[in-house]
Amino acid sequence: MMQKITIAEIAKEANVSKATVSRVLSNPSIVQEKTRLRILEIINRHNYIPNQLAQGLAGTPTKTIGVVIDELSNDFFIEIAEGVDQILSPRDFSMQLSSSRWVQEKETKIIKTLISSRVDGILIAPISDNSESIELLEQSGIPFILINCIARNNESPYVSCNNIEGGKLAAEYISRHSKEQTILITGFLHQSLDDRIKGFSDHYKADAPLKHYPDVKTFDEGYNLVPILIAREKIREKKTTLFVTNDNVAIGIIKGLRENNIDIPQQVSIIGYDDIRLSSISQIPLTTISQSIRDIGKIAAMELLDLIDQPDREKPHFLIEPKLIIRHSSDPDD
Amino acid sequence: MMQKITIAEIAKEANVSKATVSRVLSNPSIVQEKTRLRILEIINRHNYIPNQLAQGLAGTPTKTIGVVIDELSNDFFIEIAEGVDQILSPRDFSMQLSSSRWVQEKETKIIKTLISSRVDGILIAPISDNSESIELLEQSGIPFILINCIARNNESPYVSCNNIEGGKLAAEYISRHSKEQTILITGFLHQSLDDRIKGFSDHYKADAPLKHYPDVKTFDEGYNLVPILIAREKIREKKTTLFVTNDNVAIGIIKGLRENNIDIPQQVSIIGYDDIRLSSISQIPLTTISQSIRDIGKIAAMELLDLIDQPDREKPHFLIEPKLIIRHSSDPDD
DNA sequence: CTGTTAGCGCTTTCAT
DNA sequence: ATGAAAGCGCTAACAG
Repeated sequence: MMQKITIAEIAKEANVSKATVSRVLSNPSIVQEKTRLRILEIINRHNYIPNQLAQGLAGTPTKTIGVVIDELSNDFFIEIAEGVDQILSPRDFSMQLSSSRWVQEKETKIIKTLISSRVDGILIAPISDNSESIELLEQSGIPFILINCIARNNESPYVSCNNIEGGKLAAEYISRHSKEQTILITGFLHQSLDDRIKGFSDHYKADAPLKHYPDVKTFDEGYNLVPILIAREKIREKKTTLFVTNDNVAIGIIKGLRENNIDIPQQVSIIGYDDIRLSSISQIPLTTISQSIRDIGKIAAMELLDLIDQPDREKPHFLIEPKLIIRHSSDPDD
Repeated sequence: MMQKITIAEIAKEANVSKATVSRVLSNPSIVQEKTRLRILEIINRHNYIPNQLAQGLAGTPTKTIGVVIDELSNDFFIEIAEGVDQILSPRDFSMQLSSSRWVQEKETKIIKTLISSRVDGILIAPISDNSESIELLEQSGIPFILINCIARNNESPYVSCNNIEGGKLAAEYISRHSKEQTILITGFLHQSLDDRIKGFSDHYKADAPLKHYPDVKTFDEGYNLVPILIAREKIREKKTTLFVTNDNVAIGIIKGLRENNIDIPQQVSIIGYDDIRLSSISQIPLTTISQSIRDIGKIAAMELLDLIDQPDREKPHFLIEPKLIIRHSSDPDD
């Protein structure tokens, strides 16, 4: 539990100035081989680690980028983070991941922490398209990219998905295979959700009546919704199509339906959204709208690094197109 | 994209010294209400965010703790992180999550970054029980707790699980329900794995011959192992029990078995380890050894905060006991 | 209650 | 090739 050793002590022990030690660290080639080796030996012997705070204060880039997601327990975000890390790691940047847990104040606090700890760049999946965080980021001058969201001002760089189109794909598919009733099940209020609903509503052409259950946000809430659906919507009797705008929730619903011995997809068919890893391996593989989640993270990370290198570069604006993936939860022939 | 404003400019604009501004931030009550309000107004108007690097350098705690896990794409670690965040959040600490991706150099680098950025504490699931990282942590003087690992020296604080007992539970259960052959499937080399294998081997009493497939580390590798098991171990003909020391892998294997129309649990039964969230909702709910994952994270976080408050406190040494959870993958009556 | 001053540990001119 | 000194933005005695 020795006390942290500083550059000054290294310097003293080596009979050189702090400046020389610093050079050994940042630009070794300009210091004489003999001194360099001597200093390195001392550094290693003491396990000296430069104080990043001091380095940062003095102007050195931190080589870390902050990533802010909305929840940990949703593979959608985890897979994005993985994509980011895959790009960052080989370029010798580290990723710092934080979760806002869908709480605006927490998001703001994280952003402030990130800004004030001078990370080199920030990737954020904002809770809202006019969140205070975005404003703070704009002001900070730190390169950043929004993920899964387009700012109100439509100005900030983003890597997002065409959610209107995704909603449309679902609507068209459901309209073609319509049952006696259709139920739309949605979760956290978020721009991406608004778009999905819009795309869906505008293109829903089936005769089957359409109902809407909002605010079903998690796996557990999906699971718990099933008894309600049975009681209120008579899904045991009426053949039903469920469009659930979040795979995580959809999989919770599947669990509930199975426990109630409701046949999927004959009695109730389900279409999800996101195509998280879990969707293809759940009890009933899930038909869903895919967003190429890994790509989102990778593209965002690459663009951010570019932005850090060349701050005056044109701001990236990426809209990833969705795909319909048909699996057993909606398709009896699978 | 305004330039970052500093405490000096706030002070000048308010006609006070930097010290007074600093006081408004850290100890508002001791500054006259009138001045305080004036200063606050200026701070808000400029969206001033103090530079954490400077604060840290000057000695203020950072109120953040670093968490290092081995992989992102394994719910075991994500659930631990969630538990940690649940404790930290209300106490106004932030969590910085990083993944070593099972690479020792990356782990070391992350630890160095964390140490040198003066986080208030560190939680780490080390790759190895004598990793360089543990040594660095000991030297750093920063409070830390090992997760899911007990250091070689047996000295460092930890929150871990009794993996020997877990292996034993699996062995006893399998011995009671033995089939024609048993296959042990293991993954990343890790202390917890050694213990599980030891507990298992010491208590395996079945007559069925035992084989071992090591180095099956991920969901995909599990999935890809199935054809090999069919070809080499004749699992289509011989009734087989699989003990897979990692749920993630076990679930990949289940996917493969189903695609090959091999009946679970009649033909092949499977016992996993970890009891991740996914285990109860996979295509075939998985029999597994539970470790109360959430508790690990929560306990570790609470103990770490205590350690930060009272550094001289006795170092925590927690060993969580495992439980056998029987589900359909091994039990035809479920 | 408020200002002055001296660092925190490092990098970076500018000299030598 | 190396050293001296200034400064990054903030906090914390110590005075007043």
